[in-house]
Amino acid sequence: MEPKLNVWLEVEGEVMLSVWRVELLTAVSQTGSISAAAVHMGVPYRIAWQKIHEMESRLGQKLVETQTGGKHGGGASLTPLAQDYIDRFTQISQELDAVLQERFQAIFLPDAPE
Amino acid sequence: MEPKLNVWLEVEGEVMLSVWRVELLTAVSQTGSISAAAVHMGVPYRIAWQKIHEMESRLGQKLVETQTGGKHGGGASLTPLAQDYIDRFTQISQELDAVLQERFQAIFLPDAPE
DNA sequence: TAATCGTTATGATAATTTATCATAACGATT
DNA sequence: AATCGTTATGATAAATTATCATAACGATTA
Repeated sequence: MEPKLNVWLEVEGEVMLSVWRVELLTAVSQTGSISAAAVHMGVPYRIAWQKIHEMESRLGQKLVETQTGGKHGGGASLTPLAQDYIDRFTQISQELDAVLQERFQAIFLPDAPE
Repeated sequence: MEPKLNVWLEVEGEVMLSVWRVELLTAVSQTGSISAAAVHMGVPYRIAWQKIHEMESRLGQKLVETQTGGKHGGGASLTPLAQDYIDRFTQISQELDAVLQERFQAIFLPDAPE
């Protein structure tokens, strides 16, 4: 049995940011395009694009700058705001993960051998 | 914007216990029947019954004792094991909630007035 | 200046999941 | 033997989510 955790930020009851979405944004940053990020996340391009637009719509600000056309067809990069959200969210998420592991050990497996 | 959290326990990749499911079990305990618990949770009886059986199936042990027939038609009560899981899970869940609130304040709203 | 390229953008459809509806079975009590 | 509100479960509907297919973009290149 394993404990699981999800953290997310809501705006007016709808998901704006989550662990998965932060991964997606990070992948956009690292690959330079939404389509490559989609491959990296194992979902169709459509899904990745949709999630990004959901995030932007719910936040009311741009998170991803996109370009169509050009030699390489275009691409995408993160706004500084997006990187800021990634950093803060990741910090909270990691801290909660650590607490969960520790507390699960203590409360469900208190007599585990050293 | 508000931070949200979900915690759950998985067995072989499937949800065995979650915040919602603990609420459901608690409602069964308080009302004495699955049907009344379903009303309390705002879902059809079928859903409540199904979730309970999922939990039992995935845990491999009984969580709810049920009776059909009788003057009042039957009823349901929790096994001691179920109560034990409720107690431990609730403890973890509440602690994580507290940490989330505190960390969100610190990381996203560091300059809030006292 | 027109063809090229891989990307963004989006409509339409399919699949999966989840919820709802309806009905049978139960059995102590009366 | 009839009654009652419950448990149990099959069948269907709704909602959500994912997939497929295609159009639009535009700097670069020849």
